[in-house]
Amino acid sequence: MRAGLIAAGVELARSGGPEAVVLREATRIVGVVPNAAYRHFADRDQLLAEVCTAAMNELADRMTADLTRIRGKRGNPDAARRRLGAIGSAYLKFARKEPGLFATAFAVPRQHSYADRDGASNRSTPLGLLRTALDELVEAGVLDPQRRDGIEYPIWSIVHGTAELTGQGPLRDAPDAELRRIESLTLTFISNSLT
Amino acid sequence: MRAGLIAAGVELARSGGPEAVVLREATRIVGVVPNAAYRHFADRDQLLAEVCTAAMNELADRMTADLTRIRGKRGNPDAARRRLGAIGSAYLKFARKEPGLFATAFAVPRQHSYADRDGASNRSTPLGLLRTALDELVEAGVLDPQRRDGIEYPIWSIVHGTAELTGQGPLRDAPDAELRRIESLTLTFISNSLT
DNA sequence: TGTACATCAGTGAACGCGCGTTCACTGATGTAC
DNA sequence: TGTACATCAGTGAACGCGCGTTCACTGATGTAC
Repeated sequence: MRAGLIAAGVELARSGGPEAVVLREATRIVGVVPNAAYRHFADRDQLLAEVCTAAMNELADRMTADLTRIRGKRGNPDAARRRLGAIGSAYLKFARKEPGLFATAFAVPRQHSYADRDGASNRSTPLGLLRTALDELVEAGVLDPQRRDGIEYPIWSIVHGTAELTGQGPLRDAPDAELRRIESLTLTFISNSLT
Repeated sequence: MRAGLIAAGVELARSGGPEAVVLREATRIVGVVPNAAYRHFADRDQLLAEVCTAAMNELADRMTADLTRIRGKRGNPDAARRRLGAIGSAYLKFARKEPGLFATAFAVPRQHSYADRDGASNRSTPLGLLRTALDELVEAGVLDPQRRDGIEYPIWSIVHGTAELTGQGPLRDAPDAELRRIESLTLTFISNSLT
């Protein structure tokens, strides 16, 4: 039931973003009376917070899926680069294909924290995956160890910023070819910045 | 009157972001009956669109203000670098100090476009300022002309992404010192990427 | 084995709220003759 | 110079809407004696 409400919320988020996660609508989908939700959630924001966590996990899962398709031993310079590229590509692809979920993943209500995920706490996060990839690049001798510290933030920012600007931001009305070009420029820029 | 409603909307946006731009509340501030707004705007979304444009202009103005404080002849390599840095800094500062307006600047309703700004159409935009700065870097011999084409997008993305991630995104709960460090890492990363 | 009782997920009905928006109107201002 | 009329910004009252949330309830399930 609780899981059902979250699943319903995820579907609402998928098609309409975080504002579409309406408690009454979620109960309608599950086929239950509105106030029944209060047996499982303190209020609407708590439901939304769970949906946000689910959306973020979905992003992490898709990144992981694309990542595992990259062959090559850990520590191999070329494979390491391709893995970093896959991370960025998967992130951008998710933002493009699932704009509602992408927006929702980053719409955790102010009262709640991004940190406190329940049960599946050890699940990998986008940031965790990125860090692993960067560590491998150091190990492979591609990235100077002196530059490693904190470099995950600028890199995450480029990819995230590109997703925002091209998705719902000022570049959203650009033709599709231009959007793809911008995504490609972003990934190239990161790659160039490593050496 | 029309200007008054927009100004009221901007104040609402300043303290509460785009969702706080409520037509009725704006008319209350101006001291007029709710439906009077329909003499000046087709609907709530049109008012919001104007408020968004105003917020974006405010961002551009602050960037320009900080930019003019950088001394040094056009084409001077050091001055050119400092001007690019000022652009990034001003952007991040605006996002930090005026989170409501920053969010609103990027919350133009789907039905409206970022392109169609009215009267003040020739006003400088954040992207325009960035392009000018990058052109100067080429002129000054800092940035390879071959790398110039399209590089404004990755650079804009890094700064924008950092603003989003640290402002309302997953990094928002980090201590202030860490946030400043991340901002600084971002600007350094850009600077390193030029050569 | 059977009865009494606690637990608790879901029900039914209702609340107050503030919103965007529509309608027919008033009354001041400026213009035409 | 004065009267008639068009224009149009703002008024007053009301609408329907869907929301989150609260209340007292029912009825199935499992446990204690």
